[in-house]
Amino acid sequence: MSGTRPGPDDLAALLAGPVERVAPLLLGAVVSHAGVSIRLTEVEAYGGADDAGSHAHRGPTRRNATMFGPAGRLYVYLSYGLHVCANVVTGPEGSPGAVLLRAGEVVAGADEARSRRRTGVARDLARGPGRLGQALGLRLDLDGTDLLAPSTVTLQPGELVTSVERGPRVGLRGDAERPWRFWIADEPTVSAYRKAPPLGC
DNA sequence: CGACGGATGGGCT
DNA sequence: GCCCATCCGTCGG
Repeated sequence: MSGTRPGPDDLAALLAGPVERVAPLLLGAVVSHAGVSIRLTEVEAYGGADDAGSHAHRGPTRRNATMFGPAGRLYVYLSYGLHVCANVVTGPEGSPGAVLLRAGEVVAGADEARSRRRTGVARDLARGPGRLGQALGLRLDLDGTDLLAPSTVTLQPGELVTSVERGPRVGLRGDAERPWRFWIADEPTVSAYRKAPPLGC
């Protein structure tokens, strides 16, 4: 009982659980890199072999290796050849799980974030996983960064968020659909939900 | 505004 | 080759 403020040890304990329990607990947490800090307002949970929507669905590969590692690592991947997206790995080593950082509010370094983004609209600086990665200046070589040790990327737990809403994940269809998207209610920075395209048969 | 499609490159059937 | 855990500019109502 050394204090009321969450520290690194609490973060390790927080990330130890099953990914669908951890994900909503990361809402309100603050991610920082290269002069920009973002308070998370929207996240999604991704599991292992049983989750058809997860990169880890078909077992370990070079790209998704970080998802199979210990909790607290940053899993960074390239989306659509253009966008750098980031996840926080959860659960025990060997059982893949990660929380995709979908959107947030820039709480520090707004000028820096604006210089990296095309838009100047504050609300849109990190409204979407690709935008969030761009605002933070994330790069693929940051994949595997240990957030539980001193590093250029940091994650600090926020205060407990009371009004959490949940719904289906974005951009997936069919068997991949799960209500594993979580966001803070009434937050303008939550990314716009786009329905999955219909199957053309 | 909502809908639509092009950009763009790595991963994997 | 085809499929994306997306973004943004453009076009029509």
